[in-house]
Amino acid sequence: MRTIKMNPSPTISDVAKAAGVSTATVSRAFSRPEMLREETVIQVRFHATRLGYLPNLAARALSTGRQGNIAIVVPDIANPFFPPLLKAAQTAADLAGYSVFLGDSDEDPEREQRLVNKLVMQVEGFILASSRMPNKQILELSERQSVVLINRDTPGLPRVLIDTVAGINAAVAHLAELGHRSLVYISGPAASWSDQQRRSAVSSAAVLHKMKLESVHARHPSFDAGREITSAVIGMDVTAAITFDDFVAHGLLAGLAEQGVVVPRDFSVIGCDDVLGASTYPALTSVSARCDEAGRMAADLLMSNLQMDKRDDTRCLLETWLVVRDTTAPAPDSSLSRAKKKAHPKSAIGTPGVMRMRSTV
Amino acid sequence: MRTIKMNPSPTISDVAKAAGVSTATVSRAFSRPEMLREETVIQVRFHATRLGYLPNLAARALSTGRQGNIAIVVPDIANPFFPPLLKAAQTAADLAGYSVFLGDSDEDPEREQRLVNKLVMQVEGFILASSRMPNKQILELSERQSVVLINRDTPGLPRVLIDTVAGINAAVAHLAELGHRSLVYISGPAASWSDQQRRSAVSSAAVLHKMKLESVHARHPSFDAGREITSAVIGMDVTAAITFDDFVAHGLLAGLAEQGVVVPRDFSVIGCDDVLGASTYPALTSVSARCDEAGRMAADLLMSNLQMDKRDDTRCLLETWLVVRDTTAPAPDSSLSRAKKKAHPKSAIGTPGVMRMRSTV
DNA sequence: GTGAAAGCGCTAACAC
DNA sequence: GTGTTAGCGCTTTCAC
Repeated sequence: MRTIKMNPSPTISDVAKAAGVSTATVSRAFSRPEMLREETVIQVRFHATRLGYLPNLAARALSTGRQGNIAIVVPDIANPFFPPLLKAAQTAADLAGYSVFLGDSDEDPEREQRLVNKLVMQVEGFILASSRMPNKQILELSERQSVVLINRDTPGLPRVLIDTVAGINAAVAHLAELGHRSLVYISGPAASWSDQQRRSAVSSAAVLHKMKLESVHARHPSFDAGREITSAVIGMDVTAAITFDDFVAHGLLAGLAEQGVVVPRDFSVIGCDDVLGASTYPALTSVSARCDEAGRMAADLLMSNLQMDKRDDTRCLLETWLVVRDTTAPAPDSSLSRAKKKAHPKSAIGTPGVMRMRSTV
Repeated sequence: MRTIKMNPSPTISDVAKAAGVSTATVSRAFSRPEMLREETVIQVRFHATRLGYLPNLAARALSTGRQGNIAIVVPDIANPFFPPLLKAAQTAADLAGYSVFLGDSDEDPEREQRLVNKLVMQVEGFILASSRMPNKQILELSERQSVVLINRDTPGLPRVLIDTVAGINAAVAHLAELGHRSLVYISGPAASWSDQQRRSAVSSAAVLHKMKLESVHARHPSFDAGREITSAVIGMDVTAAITFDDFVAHGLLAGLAEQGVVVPRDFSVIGCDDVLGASTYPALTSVSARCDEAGRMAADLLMSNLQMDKRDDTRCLLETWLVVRDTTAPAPDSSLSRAKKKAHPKSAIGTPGVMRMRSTV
């Protein structure tokens, strides 16, 4: 272990001295080269790279008020729904010359607020994905900063919403068509707009198809929580479940298998978000959405708001659809009856909003 | 769409005026409250919150040289290996009061360097995970900034390495024990330390067990690339594959299934990283590691280097082990012979470094 | 086309 | 304990 004094980075005036010009010229050589003689620019740049000069963006921000940074805050980086979104947003931001701060609120509104406060003066804007903060605080924030929301429907703010309604409708219709007369919605985080949207979509679709609807809450959008509620589900006298997300579905799948319930023969399961692709077994039928698209759009919205110095309140809806794989089948004769029903007609082909996927295995 | 002038954030001197004190006092009320009368602190804080004052960290950084930020750069956020690592690192950083920049290099060394340059003046240190940059540039960077590496073994720098050797040894031994006499290693990104480590570990283990070793390159650590190399693998007269990561394995599994090769009866597959858990079908046997642990350790190493203003070169090895699930079985009589072999003894229990997992489904 | 100098918001001597 | 003031590195009027 060594204690080393790192050599201090060269500043604009080091370069100025070396190039025999003023600091203003160096500054312009980087931010407004068109104001300078081409020759000068080259000279300055030459010495700059020779010295290893890199502009100090924080200092620049201090005088311009433009930080060149944005922040993205998510409730759980490790939830596979977010990484593609994050990646797309970061790529779009980078393309526009912005760097991005990442915050993980761990599903906790207070942590989220703390993160936001720590970042607010270092960024020009925020992307809040599935924010768990109360509306009031979001609106307060939006008074000082550009804010774009993902999966949160706060009027007055630009937002991109993954519109699960279409997909959920297709899912319930799919179940109805397979002869199911009852289902349970397994809900996710109460503070989640997506959950509220999904819950109500399931509810109206169930009414439409005259199906009995039960409901049970998974304490966390995770595999374990999904497995935990298995017994509750089994005790419920329903033949199908739609879950808040794919993880809960995956956990439920595991729980059902442990209890000897064969999916999809005895029970049908539909997930949401389609993040597990076809990798579960049986391959999960799920409501699919382009979550990377959501990230890209949010970033683009933010960028354009920043660059044009405006504030819009675009409400951007992203389509969803049902991807039918192997966890849905005709309803058993009685719920969870372990009937010897083997038929698996997959008759949904052609139904609007439904896509038949070949499993990858 | 409205064009709104956002009200400028109050500064330290606004607060000073309101509280009837000097700017220095306000500053101290936040950074060194112990220097002030308790009463004064309360007064100042009161007016600060009333005005909605939040310290401008960039400005603070300018005068202290301490940004309170770090950066994490990864080659691909969307690769599930990284999100848990990211999350753990971000959490640890946040706990220590640091905010974190996120960079995705998209596996491109030049993009990585560009990202680093853009961030270098705004952060106190970097975590480079699976960096694709040449050693020279990493060392240059480490001259100006604290750098902690993950999965990159550059002497002189602090680094945390996921030591796949143990896991790979166990994997090859497991195959040998099952009667396999040949295998192929499906390699990943050439610039990846992990790939080099895995390749050479497979190689020496193959020698040890007197197994024939082939090798084929997947152009990208992805499902698609894994599926693409399927024919090459089939043409190879081997009975098992170890892949660079779980995605390639998953793609290979899909490709094999499409070609009518039954896993594990006809062919055994072992992945690396164990990010798919038991969700593939058949459930993937894989070399497992705690990647979140790697993130946490890297962050802690960085934090402690920053706080103690030192530079160590700790080389931190993280254990791996083999998780046996359902894609490995006794070798078929001849390679890819479609023999009717059904036995699946899973006899590896008790072998060191091997863990038998129950599939979740 | 280029330079001098003020100032962005904050901290850290140094006074008192 | 608290105030004054000189910078931190950069941009940007305003001169020249």
